[in-house]
Amino acid sequence: MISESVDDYLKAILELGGAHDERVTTNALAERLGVRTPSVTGMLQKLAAQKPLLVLYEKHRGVQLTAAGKRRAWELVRHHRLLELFLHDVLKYSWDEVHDEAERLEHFISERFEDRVSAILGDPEFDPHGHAIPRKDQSGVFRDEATLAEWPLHKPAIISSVSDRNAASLRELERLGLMPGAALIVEQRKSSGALAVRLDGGPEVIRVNKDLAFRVLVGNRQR
Amino acid sequence: MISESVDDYLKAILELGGAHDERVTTNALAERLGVRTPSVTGMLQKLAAQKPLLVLYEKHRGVQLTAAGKRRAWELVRHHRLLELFLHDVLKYSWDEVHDEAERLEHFISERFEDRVSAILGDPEFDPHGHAIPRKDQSGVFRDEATLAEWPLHKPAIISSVSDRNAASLRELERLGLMPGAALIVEQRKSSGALAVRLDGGPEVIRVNKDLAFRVLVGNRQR
DNA sequence: GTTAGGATTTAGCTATGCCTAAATTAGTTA
DNA sequence: TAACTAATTTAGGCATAGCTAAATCCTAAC
Repeated sequence: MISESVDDYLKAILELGGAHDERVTTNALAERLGVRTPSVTGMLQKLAAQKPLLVLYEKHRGVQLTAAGKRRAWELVRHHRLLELFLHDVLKYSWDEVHDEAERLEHFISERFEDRVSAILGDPEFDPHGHAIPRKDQSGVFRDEATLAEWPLHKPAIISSVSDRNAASLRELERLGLMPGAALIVEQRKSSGALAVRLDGGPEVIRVNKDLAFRVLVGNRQR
Repeated sequence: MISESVDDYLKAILELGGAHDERVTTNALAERLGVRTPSVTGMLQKLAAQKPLLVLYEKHRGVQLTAAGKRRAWELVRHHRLLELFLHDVLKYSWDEVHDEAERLEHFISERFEDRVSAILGDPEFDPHGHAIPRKDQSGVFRDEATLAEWPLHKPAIISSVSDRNAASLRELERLGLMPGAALIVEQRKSSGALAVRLDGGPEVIRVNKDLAFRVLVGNRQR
C-alpha cells in the first residue's frame, strides 16, 4: 500500500510543513519532488481517498499529514539518519557519500534491520551531519535552530547540523571546517549575502557564500 | 532501465537454466515468479526488444541470458549472498531470517555498498547457507553437487549448502543438525521419498522428509 | 498424417504515477 | 466590485507490469 513514491511525498510534506505542520502547497511539493504540479494533485487525491488515511487534503488549500502519515514520515527520517551513520561509521563511507545510498535504502529496510543497526551503533542520537535521529513513539523534532545565513552578527554559534542534499557542498563545508560542533562567530554580512566567519575564535576569517550558509544550522548550545 | 521486476526475471532465468544455461520455458518462469504466463511472455518480448540486450528469446522456444544478462543476474546473486552473510554475522540475524531481507535489499545496494560489505566480512567465499559467493568478473558457478534426495545410499556426504527459500524448513534443518559442513550417510530411502540419515557416523538415525531432502545440497569434499 | 491437449501467445483491460495542455479557482489589485 | 494573474485542478495520454479470456502453435499419440 505504501510505495516508494508515496514515501517521498510523505517525507516532503513533513519537511515542508515546518515545526507546526503548516499546510503544504501543491507547488512547493512539486518543486521539492521534481515533478509537475498535476502529478502532485493526482497523488494527493489518491492518498486522501485511500484507507489508511495518511494525509488531509482539501483542494486549493494544501495538504497536511495525519498522525499515521507523520508516523511513517518520521520512520523514514529515522531510517535515513541511522543508515547515514551506519554507512559512515561501519562501512567507512565518506561524509558526502552517505546521503544518496541512505535515500535509496531507507524505503526498504525492515523494522528488524533498523533495530539491529541502531543497536550496533549504540542507539545513537545524531547522524554524521548532526541531525537528531528520531526515536520510535515520539516525534523527536529538532527545529529550534536557525540557518547560519540568518544568525546575528558577533553572536557565538555552534554548528548543530548541515544539510545533506548536495555532495559538492558537503565537501566544501568539510574543507572549510564547517562541521557539527564547530564554534564560530559571524563577523560581517556582505551585500551578496556571503558571510565573513571566524572559526573557534581564531584569527582566520573565512568567506562562506550564501548558498552554503543556508545549509548550516546553528544554535548556541554545545551538544 | 533495470527494474526490480526485470532483476527477478533475470535471476529466475539464471537459476532455472541450470549449469549449462538451457533454455527456460515461459511456464517455468511464471511458476517460479508467481505470475501468469501472459505476463511472462509480455516481459520477455519487452526485454528481447530493448537496447542493452539481456535475454535471447524466440517465441515458443524459451529464453536464455546474454552475457550482459548473466552478468546482472550473477551480480544479484552476489548481492544476495553477501547481504545474507552480513545480516547473519554483523547484524546478528538468525539463520532463517536472512533470506527475505536480502531478497528485498539486493536490488538496491550500490557497487560501493557491495564492496564495503565484502571488505568488512573479509571477502568471504560462502554465505551462511553454504552457497558460494560469486566474485566479480567470473561466473563463479558451483553446480557439481547433488540434492540429498538423490545421493546414493551408504556413500559418505558433506552438506555443502541448503536452500534458503523457506524459513520454517530452515529452522527444521537447523534443529536436525543438517547444516553446511555436517557429515552424513543415507541409510535408507523410504517409499514416501523420506530418508533415514545417520549424522557424523554416530548411532542416531534421523528421518528427513522428501521436501527437506531436496533443499540440502551435498558433495563429498569438506570445505 | 491427423489430431488432441498442453504450452504459449495475442488481445484487450486494470492500476500506478508520471506527463502536457487546457480549464478553473482564489486572491490580489485597480 | 471587476478583472487580472498565479496557483491549482481537470482532461486526456504514455509506460510499466500485472491480469483474464481467447486464439494459436507444437508435439506426441494414435
